[in-house]
Amino acid sequence: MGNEAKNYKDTLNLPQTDFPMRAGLVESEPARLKRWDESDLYGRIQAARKAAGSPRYILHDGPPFANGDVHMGTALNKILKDLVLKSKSMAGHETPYIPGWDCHGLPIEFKVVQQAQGLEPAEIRRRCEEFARSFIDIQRDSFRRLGVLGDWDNPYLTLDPTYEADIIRVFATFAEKGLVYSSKKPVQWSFGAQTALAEAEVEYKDVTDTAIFVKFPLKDGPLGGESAIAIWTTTPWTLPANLAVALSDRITYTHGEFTHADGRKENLVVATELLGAFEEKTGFAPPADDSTEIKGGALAGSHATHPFLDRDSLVICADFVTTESGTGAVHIAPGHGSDDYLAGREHGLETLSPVDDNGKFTDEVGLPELVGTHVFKANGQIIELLETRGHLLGKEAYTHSYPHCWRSKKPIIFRAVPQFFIDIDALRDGALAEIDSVDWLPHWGRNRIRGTVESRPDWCISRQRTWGVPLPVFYDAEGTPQIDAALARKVADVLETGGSNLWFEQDDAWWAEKLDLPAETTRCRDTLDVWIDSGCSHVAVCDRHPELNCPADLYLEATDQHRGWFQSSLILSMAVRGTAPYKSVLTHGFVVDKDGKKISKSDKKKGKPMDAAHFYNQYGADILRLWVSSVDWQNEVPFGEELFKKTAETYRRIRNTLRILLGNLHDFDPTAQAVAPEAMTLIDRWILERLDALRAECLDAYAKFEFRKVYSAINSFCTNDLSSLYIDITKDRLYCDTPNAPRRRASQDAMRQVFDGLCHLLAPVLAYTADEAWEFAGHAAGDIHLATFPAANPAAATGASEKVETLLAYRNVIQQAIEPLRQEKTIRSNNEATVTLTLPAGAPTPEDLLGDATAVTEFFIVSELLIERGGEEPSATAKKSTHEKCPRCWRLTPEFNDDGLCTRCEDAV
RNA sequence: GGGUCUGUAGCUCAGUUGGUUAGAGCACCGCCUUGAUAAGGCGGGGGUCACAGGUUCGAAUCCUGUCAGACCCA
Repeated sequence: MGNEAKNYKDTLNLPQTDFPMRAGLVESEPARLKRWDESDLYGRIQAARKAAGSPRYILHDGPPFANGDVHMGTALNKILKDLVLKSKSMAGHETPYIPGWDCHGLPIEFKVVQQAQGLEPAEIRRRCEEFARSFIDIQRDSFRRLGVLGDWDNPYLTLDPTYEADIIRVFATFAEKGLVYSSKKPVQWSFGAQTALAEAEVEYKDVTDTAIFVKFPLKDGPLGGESAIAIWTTTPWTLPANLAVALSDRITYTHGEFTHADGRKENLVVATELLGAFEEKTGFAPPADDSTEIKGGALAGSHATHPFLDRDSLVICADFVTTESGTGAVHIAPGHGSDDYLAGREHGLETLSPVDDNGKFTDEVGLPELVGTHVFKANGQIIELLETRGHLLGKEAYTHSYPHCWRSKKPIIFRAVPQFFIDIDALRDGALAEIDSVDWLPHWGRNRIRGTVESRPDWCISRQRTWGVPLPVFYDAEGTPQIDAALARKVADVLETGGSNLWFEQDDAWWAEKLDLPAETTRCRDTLDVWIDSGCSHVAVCDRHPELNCPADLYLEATDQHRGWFQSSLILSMAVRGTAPYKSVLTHGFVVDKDGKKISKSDKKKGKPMDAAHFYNQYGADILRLWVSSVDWQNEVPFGEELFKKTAETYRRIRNTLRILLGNLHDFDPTAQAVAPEAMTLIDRWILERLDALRAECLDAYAKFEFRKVYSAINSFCTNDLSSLYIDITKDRLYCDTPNAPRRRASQDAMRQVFDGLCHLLAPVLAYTADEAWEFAGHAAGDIHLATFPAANPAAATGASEKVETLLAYRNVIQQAIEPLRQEKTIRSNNEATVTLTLPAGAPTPEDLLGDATAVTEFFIVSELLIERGGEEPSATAKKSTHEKCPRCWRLTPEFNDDGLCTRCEDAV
């Protein structure tokens, strides 16, 4: 029997293919990538779409920072962009993709300066450029490896002289419109990095400070000479710059004699609501009976004496004063806080800020012993001074969240320095109107950016750093800044041809001569905020590049860019062109670990890999791409090694499905052996109908960027429709029928269409694997990416699905009947079962539905199916078949020939 | 502390305008299969829909609050 079986096996048409079951993506992907590059696949796709007159779809790339390796978050972003572009391209769009990098800025300069101290600015800049370019190369290799197609040989870099010149020209536009001004204003100053910081460069950490309660004796007004306002502050070092005390008119204050546990008595003003907390922290019990209440407004305009300087402090009212903490009275130092600054400006106070770049007190501090002392070191001295003078009411250790410099990790201070600003108020209303006309995905993105634009203060655009675009402003002999558009444009022209290092290498005299300025003119040494750099990309890239245009169809970045690039681009675009630079904006969440916690650097140290390279070198880029397609990018994107293994499982299923289809098609020639739809069996027409539904679902999902719908629809199609049903059912005819049997050819034709459809629908996601399978089907490498999605196939709608639906309901009943026999090992497979299906009167029989008696046992993969009538619902009983087993096809049938083969196999042999 | 969101099986996700017993894939547990075989098939267990109130004949779905997480801001 063994021999015989072996012989019969040779007479079967078993699947044949060299398409490997095991993918070996780690080796095969780089080889395929090389072939794509050698044939300029990206260029060929663009040329083909251009030749076809396809409409353009512009996804403008947000430039990643040229610093560090590609981690999972960056990979997620880039792959999402590629999924958009590949699916748009296959939907018939011309999709030029010009990737870019953000090259200037503190993080790079910081690393360079750490490595070598005391370098000349021009040298620092050369090293920074080298540093940036090295990471551009590293990142570019990773992005390409991930299968992202684009014009990688001609990316845009914010350090390109032409790009830099355009930044300066955008500045000129702002200057021309009177939107740039210079002012001494408190900024978030990092004494660690010696620069003003942007919001994005600040991070918050919990620290414990000594918070103190200080009395400010009133010298005039209703309580003049008899009481003192108690203030509370966590930054004693700002007291030398105190110019006012703010109360609120909404708050009621108690004044009278407070008594300390140690017998000390003080006449104070404290918010009534906070008396308890005040006593607890300072030991001063509020007055028992002789207290009086007063509104903050009653004291406004009074003067208090400064606790240790010979100066008055004005009492004012301000809305930001609350009773959340402290005493309901806030010490105001206009040079050391933004609320303070605004309040000071409103009341005509000067912006006193007696602190230098290093965070040390200057002469202006008013106390000789503090000059040259670092402000944080001075805290103790000031507290001591207050104590000696009897102005300290109490102190406590206070833990709060305090801003720190993201690079130097040192705490920051608010310090007023001359800076340049962009006037946001002039642009705000226009920007808000534009926000409403842009499509935001998810839709709540609109609210987020509205919030940031509504509340954004004027934009501080100057940085006291070296690695950036020069702020093109000159000072005249009196030190007055010349904010001049024409002058800035001349600077842009000079730097565009000579390189921006000229600004740093040549001296003031050279520049004065070059630009025909008075000899004593000096130039500004600041650089521009890097958010200006990337925010200008719609001018420097979209407007300039022949393949692109502005506004772009889509910007696609992580949610943090509402505050960042989306906003900076919008604001700059409002001044330059009066509209938003994008028609739609898609934001995705951050990559978090599997517990939904953000991934920290310490996780990396604990050995949790985050580099994309770790994964594409272990699993392959297509697994990463499949993972990206499977996640809900609207929210945080959970990530972990286990998740990756699961994705790899799904990949295997899809790959094996493609493989069995290829294997079954080995002897099929679609041009010569195609079968008309009406000549196909029901099950073939059904799978084609399902394929068309899948096509419609995937195309719709791609259009909406709902890639996980594509993922689950294809996975479900492969698993349920193909693997479990169609391929299982048609196995018998494909393997055992004569090669040219009509129903065999019909199934092959259907499988060919399914294979083609799957390859096309998968191509944007499984960029490598779809191409590999397509090549095994006889096409050239890269062809699948030149193709467009299959068109709707109305001929597929034959109504087969409805019939199969009923058949599947019967199948479920039959399966339930067979299962006990299988469990008790009476039979081993469905093929050994004879089933009696009992149907209610009027219900169609399987033969009615399939239109053919032989198709019935084929469909259910059973030996024999008998029909009875009765009952309300279909039911079934099963028993072991009494028929003989055909040694060739292993089916148990009544139709046997003399030589022991079933009639079908007899014909086939 | 404020703004914008999220919270359905161990994991990734579906759940249409509130309406039978809340679904799928993967994982898990049984069984079959050596003619897709480092594959494939059949069956099964598993969820107080974050929690607590409320509206309703009826809530995963609508409202309020609480808790947890993410991003942005302070």
